[in-house]
Amino acid sequence: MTTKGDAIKVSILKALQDAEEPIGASRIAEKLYSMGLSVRPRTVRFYLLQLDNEGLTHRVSRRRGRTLTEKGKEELAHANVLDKIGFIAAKVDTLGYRMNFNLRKGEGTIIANVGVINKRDLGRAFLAMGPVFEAKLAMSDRMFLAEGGEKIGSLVIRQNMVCIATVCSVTLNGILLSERIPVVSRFGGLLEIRNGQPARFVELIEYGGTTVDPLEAFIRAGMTRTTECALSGNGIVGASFREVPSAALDAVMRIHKMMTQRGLGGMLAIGKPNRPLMDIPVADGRAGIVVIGGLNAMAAIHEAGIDVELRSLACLADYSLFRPLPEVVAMAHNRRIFRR
Amino acid sequence: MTTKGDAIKVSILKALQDAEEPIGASRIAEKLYSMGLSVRPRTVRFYLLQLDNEGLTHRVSRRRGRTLTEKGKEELAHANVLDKIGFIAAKVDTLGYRMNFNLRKGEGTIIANVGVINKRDLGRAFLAMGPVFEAKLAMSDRMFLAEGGEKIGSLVIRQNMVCIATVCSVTLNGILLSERIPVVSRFGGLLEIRNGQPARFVELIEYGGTTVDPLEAFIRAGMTRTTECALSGNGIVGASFREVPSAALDAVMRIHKMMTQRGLGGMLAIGKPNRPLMDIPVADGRAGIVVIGGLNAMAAIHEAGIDVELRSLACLADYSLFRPLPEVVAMAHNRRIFRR
DNA sequence: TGATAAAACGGCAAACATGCCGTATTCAGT
DNA sequence: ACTGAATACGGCATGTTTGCCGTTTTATCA
Repeated sequence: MTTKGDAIKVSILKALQDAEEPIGASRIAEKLYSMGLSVRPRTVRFYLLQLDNEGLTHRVSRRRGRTLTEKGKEELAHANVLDKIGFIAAKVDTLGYRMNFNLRKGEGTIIANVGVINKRDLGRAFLAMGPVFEAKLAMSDRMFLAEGGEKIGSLVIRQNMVCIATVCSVTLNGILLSERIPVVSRFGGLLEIRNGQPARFVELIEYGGTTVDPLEAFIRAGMTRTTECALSGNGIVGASFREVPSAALDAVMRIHKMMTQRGLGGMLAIGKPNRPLMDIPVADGRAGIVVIGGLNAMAAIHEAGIDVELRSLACLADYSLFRPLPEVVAMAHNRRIFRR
Repeated sequence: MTTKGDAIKVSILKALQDAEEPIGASRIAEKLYSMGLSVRPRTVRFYLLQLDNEGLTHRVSRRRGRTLTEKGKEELAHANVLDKIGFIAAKVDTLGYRMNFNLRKGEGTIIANVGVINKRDLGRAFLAMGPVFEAKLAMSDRMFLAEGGEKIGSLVIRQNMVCIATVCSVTLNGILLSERIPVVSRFGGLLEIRNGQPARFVELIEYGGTTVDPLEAFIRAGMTRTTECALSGNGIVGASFREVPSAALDAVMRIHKMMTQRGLGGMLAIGKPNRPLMDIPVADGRAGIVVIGGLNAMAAIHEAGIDVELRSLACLADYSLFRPLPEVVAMAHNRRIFRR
């Protein structure tokens, strides 16, 4: 069966394409894992050797690793269409890699989710979001607003609409990555909260096997109870399950603290090396973490019966644009975007 | 890494547990594949040998295959919790195996999806479903109705509610299985229809990686355009992608014809051996088929703004209960469940 | 500048997965 | 009862994947 090896080769090419600089087998193996393909670095080297011979990859230097050759890029262009359908996992990885936030300084770009609503609903939307932020059910208690006519990412906002942006939970992947901690996103799901504590996942969708953001689907399907959770401490909210290398756990804890100081939260639970977390087992040498959904504030808006057009993983945005809710409310008022 | 082999062993035990009678390595391999684990029959035999030695399985006879021993069942009880979370793929398999429909006679049990709505919405629901059936966007143009107080499967219907049941697309798996054709369900998704022809999948969720029925999620999320599609030939409907052995393609075509005669449709497209279908590649020795969503009639109800509680893969039901829409409407009218 | 550490490579061999094939068992039909 | 077809098993050989480890290259820091 030549098929299996070929699949690995194609994936290696893909991993190399995503990287802008030469990378080695270990890094490639990591990328493959986050694409749902478990292979050891040695195996990657084994196939890289063949790819070199076929002229699809090129060994830049013994230390720096490989790059794609022109021929390799071409080859990839012909490859499997399904791979291009754009499973969410790939998008998550790419954005996490492209963002650029300096945790120590608290500045730089982060990843944003956006929701577009009608201007007239803005007041009610603010009311819905408040409790979610207060209950720390979002990545951050900051957000920002864009008005009709403005442009955010590639999205142009229509007249009479406003766009609300919140911090996406994938931002966490980017922050950890900048500390050289690779994060693998495994599931998006619905997390049951009891007495303010995460209890268990009630539904799961694997990131590797979906083209839609699971949390977005759950929210649109009306399966969340975010507001209820924010007010009473019991409910169902969006959350995701990710894995980090066990060796990096200390660093993760440390970063968690720093993030909290910067107004960024989001890690609901951190597991122990090789131990299941919330009944979900992890790969060898890894530990699980449960991350709150960045869309939860939008979920509350949706639950309030307001028509909201969701777009998760929307774009990169500068963190300085994001302000605490009261400030945003005041600003909206001054600019007469809405009246109380 | 002892982990990998162990995972295979556990899965083999699970496959044996699902089967009520002794089965051999090939059948086990098939079950594993539909659980998302690709292993050859020989490999299964390789591990069965070990399991025999460990006393977890027992070789009934050279011809009949293996069963679980008591010790094996116990072992399984301790195994991995995630495996029990109940990914949809497992449920699909089990139901397909348990149903029992004789295609030649046109009688026996099939798998039903149900939707529960308020009695007062019934008239509007009928209106919404009509075009869907006519445009052949459902598995069958038959359905049945249960009133408040009645019981369907384990679901008791509340007063003032009515329950609408339609034929679930997993019924197809069961029918093919009874002809000894194993079907593997790969993706549930949203299929774009152009000029009455399936054009491409716009979203996909892998069955192996989700605990929710993808189509149910898409419908609840309001991502379908079923009615529009039924009326104009252009729209977005629920559909799923499955695989059958290439060798069985002729039989599949034949069965497709027979099903059509029985008022059962559902196969929108049948691929060629080893060739991608709708841009989705298939495993070696298999061919893809696109199957219409059994929930599409419910989708139309939802799109009409009627509050409907969906439950896919709800239960087994006798096909004789299912009647064409006009007949059901007339009956509902006679029984004064609703008035025009 | 020189030492040290990090990251990558690939040879070699072991472990794992699977193809090929001859043999055993059972069912169904004559 | 006998025969042919179907199905399952496991020995042996081959192909894949991976661990172990010594070597090479280069960034970094004293």
